[in-house]
Amino acid sequence: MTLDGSAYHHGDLRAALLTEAAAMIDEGGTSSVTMRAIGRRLGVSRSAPYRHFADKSALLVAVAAAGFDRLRDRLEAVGAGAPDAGVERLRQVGDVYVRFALENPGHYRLMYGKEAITREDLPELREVANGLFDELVRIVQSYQRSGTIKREDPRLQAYVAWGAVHGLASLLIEGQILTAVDVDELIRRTTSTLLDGMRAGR
Amino acid sequence: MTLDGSAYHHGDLRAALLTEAAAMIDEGGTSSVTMRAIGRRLGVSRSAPYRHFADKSALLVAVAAAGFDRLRDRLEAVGAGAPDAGVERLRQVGDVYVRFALENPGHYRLMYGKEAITREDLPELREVANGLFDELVRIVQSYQRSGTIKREDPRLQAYVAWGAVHGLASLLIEGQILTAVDVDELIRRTTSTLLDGMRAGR
DNA sequence: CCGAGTCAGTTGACGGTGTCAACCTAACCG
DNA sequence: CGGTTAGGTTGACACCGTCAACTGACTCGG
Repeated sequence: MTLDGSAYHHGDLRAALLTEAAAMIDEGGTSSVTMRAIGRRLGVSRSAPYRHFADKSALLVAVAAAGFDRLRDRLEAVGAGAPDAGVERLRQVGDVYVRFALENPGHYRLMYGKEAITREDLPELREVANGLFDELVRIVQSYQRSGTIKREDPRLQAYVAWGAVHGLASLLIEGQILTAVDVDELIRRTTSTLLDGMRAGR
Repeated sequence: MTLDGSAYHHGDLRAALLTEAAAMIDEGGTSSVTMRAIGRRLGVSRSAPYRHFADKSALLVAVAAAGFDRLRDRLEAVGAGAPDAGVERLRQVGDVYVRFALENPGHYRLMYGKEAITREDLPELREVANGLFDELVRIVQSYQRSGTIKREDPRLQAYVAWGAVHGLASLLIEGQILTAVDVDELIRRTTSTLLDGMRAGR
């Protein structure tokens, strides 16, 4: 049967490689991910991963793609949660986004680092990333229609919003925010400042 | 005389290493910076850099530090420009910040990547980064006093503002913003949305 | 003017890395 | 039961960071 690439010698090496790579990035940064080291940790030889990924870069791209899938699931869950949406839901989207980054720093770093996204050969990544952004644009447009948000170029507004949460996530992940600070409070302030700035004027 | 480490065999290898490393990061990413490659490009041997930097990491830290110096100069120039400050000046600070990142992506990536800043042994970097942030906090406080900005925890507000511009800079630098978009316009929208959100309510 | 000293740069060597090629092997399929 | 093949291993190569030992050139005290 060979269930989509599982259970031969190792069990499911492909999946194990993905989670192990992400774990190593979380622990020691991207540079600590080594084909040989990952093999060692999983008890396989140094070039076993090449049966599942063309290349170290391909492995990292796959990690990034897995991250996008997880992020998308989380964000969709927000939508399902509260049926009638106020601006509150838009704030929650930002909140979930930042928390995802905090909980999966390894994935997040790859998802928005140049290394992974630049690869022309695997357009898969680019597509899912663009899909996620388009989703954000659509959300922005719906809030424009309901009048809670200024009617400007929705694409620009989406970039502004994305930039704000991405920036906060990056600063937190990269350890730039050191002085003791309440992270929950910081996230809340970021999302509400952003929304206040986007809200339809008086 | 040996003018602070210049003009022996090469001329001024130390300075050349700093600019060349930054250039290589711009061209091919941080991973393309190699002690051997940089030596090749400068016409010196592979381990010549070790006369000026203890270690590859030390070289990168120095590049980051140089970036902080340049950024600080730019930001101070903004302050000197307009004597009587409205909110306009705060917007300009954000503008200059993002443009610096766009013009010096190699420096910027190092400045706010984990690799460089994490090094415990060279506190120099941490200090200048913290100094820059404290400066931002001070600016925020002055605008709070003049009443143009909400009176909240200035440190939190500074993080929010920093996050917004840093996020935009990152997205642009890492090539995440692809769809044809007017960058100047995007920067302006970001800074003004941010300021609208921070402005003292009515 | 000359020798000692020191700074700047080079070369050799070591272990670690990504990756290709050749090989092996266990599971499946007729 | 024999062959095919997915999955894994080992050997080899070029490249990398870095240390140690070397060389060359400039400086300065006598």
